[in-house]
Amino acid sequence: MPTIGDVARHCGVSTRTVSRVLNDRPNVRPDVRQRVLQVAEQLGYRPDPTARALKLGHKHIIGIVANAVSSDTTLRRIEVISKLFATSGYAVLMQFAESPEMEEAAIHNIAIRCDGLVIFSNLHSAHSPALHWLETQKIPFIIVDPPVDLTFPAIHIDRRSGYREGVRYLVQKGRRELLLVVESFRASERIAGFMEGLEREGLRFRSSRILHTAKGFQGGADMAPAVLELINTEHIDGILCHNDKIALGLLGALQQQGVSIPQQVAIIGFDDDGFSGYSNPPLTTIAQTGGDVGAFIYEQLKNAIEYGTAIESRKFGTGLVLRASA
Amino acid sequence: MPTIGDVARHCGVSTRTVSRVLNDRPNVRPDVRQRVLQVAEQLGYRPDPTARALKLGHKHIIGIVANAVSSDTTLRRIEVISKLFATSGYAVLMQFAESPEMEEAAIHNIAIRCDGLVIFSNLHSAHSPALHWLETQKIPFIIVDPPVDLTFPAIHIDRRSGYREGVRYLVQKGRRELLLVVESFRASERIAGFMEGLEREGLRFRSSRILHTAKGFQGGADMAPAVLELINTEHIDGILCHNDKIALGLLGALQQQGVSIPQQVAIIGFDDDGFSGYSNPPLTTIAQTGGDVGAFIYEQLKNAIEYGTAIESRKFGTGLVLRASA
DNA sequence: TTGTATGCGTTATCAA
DNA sequence: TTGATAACGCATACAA
Repeated sequence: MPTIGDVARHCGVSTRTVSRVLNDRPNVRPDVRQRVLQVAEQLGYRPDPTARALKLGHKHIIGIVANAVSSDTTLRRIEVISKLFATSGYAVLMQFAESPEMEEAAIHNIAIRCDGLVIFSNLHSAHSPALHWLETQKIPFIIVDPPVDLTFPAIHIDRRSGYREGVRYLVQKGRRELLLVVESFRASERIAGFMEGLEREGLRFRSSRILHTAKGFQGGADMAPAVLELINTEHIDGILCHNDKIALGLLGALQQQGVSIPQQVAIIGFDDDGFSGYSNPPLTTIAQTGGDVGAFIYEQLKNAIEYGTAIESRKFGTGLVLRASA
Repeated sequence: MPTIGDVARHCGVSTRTVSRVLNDRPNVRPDVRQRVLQVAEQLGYRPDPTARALKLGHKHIIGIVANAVSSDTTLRRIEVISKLFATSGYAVLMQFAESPEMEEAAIHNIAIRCDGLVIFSNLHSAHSPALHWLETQKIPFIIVDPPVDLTFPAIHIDRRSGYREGVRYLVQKGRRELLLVVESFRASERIAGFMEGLEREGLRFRSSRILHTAKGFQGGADMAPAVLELINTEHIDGILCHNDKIALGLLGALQQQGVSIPQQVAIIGFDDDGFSGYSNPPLTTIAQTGGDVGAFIYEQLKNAIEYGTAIESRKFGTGLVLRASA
C-alpha cells in the first residue's frame, strides 16, 4: 500500500502539497495538482482511513449493536440504515450480542470505533451503565424499540394501540370470545392493548384468555391443542397472535384439526411479514405505521454527528392490515 | 476520553510502563501493576483501537460487502458470520451495494478498513478489477455464492444437482409434465439442472416448459394465469420454482383457481424459508446441505488472517426437503 | 524494573 | 505557492 509519502517522493514535492491536492485545498499550482493526481492514480494510492481517523477524530463509521437472534424486521432495518449511511460515506460497524452482559460489552467495543450508534436492545433495565457511559462520552446514539421505557433517545413502537385496535375490529365483526397468544418476551404491551381493547368494548377479561407460547412458527403450531380445547369449552371465535409466525403456525395446525379460518375462528398476526399476504387464507395483521424507522434513524443520527443536534425520540404507530384471516 | 498518557501521569509512571501493564507484559513490579490497573479502571481508560490499528497494522475488523436487496438467507449468514467473529474479538464492517459499480467501490472502501473480506456478490464478470486488486494487495477474501464461476476463493451452492434431483423425485412420483418457473436473475443453474433431470429421466425438454417471472411472492402469484393455461393445454402436473417465495405465491393463486396441490399439481420450492414448513400444504423444497456456510467462512477467513493460510473454495450441495406440496 | 524516543499515515500550523 | 515539522494515541527498540 503506497502512502502519501510515496506519492510525494514520486512527484518531487512535499507531503503537505500532496495532502492539499488530495483534500481539494487551494494554493497549489494547477500543473502540480495535475501531476500529483496522476501519480496518485498510477500508484493506486488510497488514503489510510485509520490514520485519517486518528488525526481527525472522526471515523465515518456508524456502529450497530443488535440483540441475540435478530428478527427479520431488525435485519431489514439494519440493511436500510446501512444503505442510507452509505450514501453519506459512512460504513457500518456491527456486533451482535447474545446476552445483556455481552450487549454492554459490545456497546463499549463498538462505541470507541465509531461516531454514533444504533442499538437494537433486547434486555435493558431502565438504567444501563453502558448507555450512561455513552451519554457522558457524548457519543450520539439511539435505541430502537427497547422492551422497557427509557429516558435515552429511542424509537418506540406503539404495539398497545395496535392490539387494542385488533380487539375492536374483531368485536366489530361480531366476535365476542377473544384469545391472545403471546410469546413470553415482549408480551406486556400486547397484553395491555388486548385488555384495554376488551374494556373499551365492554367485554370481560379472563386470565384464561391469554396463552403463552414458544417462539416462532413451531411455537404457534404447538399451541393448537390448547387453543382447540378453548374453542370447544369457551367458544373462542377470535385470536390475536404475538406475530405472524405464531399466527401462521397456529393457523395451519388449527386447519388440520378441521377448524375453518376465518369462518369459525378469526386470526390476527403482527409484523406483516413477507409471507403474510400469501398464506391460505392471507393473514390479517397489525403492522408498524408512520413512516420508515430506518430513515428516521439516519436523519437523527447523521445530524447529531455532523451538526451536534440532539436526537429526539419518536413513537411509531401500528395499524391493521386487513386480509382474509379475520 | 483519557489516553495512555493520562493514566501514566496519574500514576507517576511512564507510558511505557502503562503499556506493559495493559498488554500483560512482564517486568513490572506487582504494586505498580496494581496501581496502574486501578487508575486505568477509575479513569475509564480504553485503548483507542484506531491508534492501535495504525501502529499494529491489523484492525481486528472483518469487512462484508453485500449486494442490493439481500435475501433473508444472506442477512442470516451475515448475522452468523458476525457472531462467530465476535467470539474472536472481531467486529464486522458492512456496506451494501446497489449496483456492480457501487460494489466495486464498496470493496475498495471496506477493504482498506479491515483485515479480511466476505463478499456477497451479485454481478461480477469472471474478471473484476476490485477483486484483482484485493489479490495483489494480499487482503484475504472469500466470495459467497457468486452468479458466475470464478477463479477467486469462493463458496458455491450446487443448485444444479438440486433441481436435477427435484425432477427425478417428481418423475418418481409419477409426474410427467414438468414446468420450471424462474426469476430472470440466477436462473441458468436451475435451468441446467432442470434440463439435465429431464434428460436423465428420458423426458423431452420443450422451451415452453420454462416460465420467467418477477421476483418474490407477488411474482409467483402473478404467474398463475399463465401456469393455469399450461395446466389446461399441456397437462402440467409438476412445478419446480425459483424459490419458496415464488412457490408460495404461485401455490396460493393456483389454489384460488381451484387447482388442488399436490393432487393435481405438485410444487417444489427452493431455500427452505422459515414459513415453508407451515404453508398449506407445507412446501416441499430444495435446501442447501453440507454444513453451515457461515462457519466455513469463519474458519477459512480467520486462519487466512491470523496464520496466512490460503483460503480454499468449497461447493455446498443441495437436497430435497420432503413435505406435502410434492 | 523502568523510561526515552521513534514511528505508524495523516492533517495542519507556521514559517519561508 | 510551498515545505519542514508537530501531533493524533499507541506500541516498542533501545537505553538506563
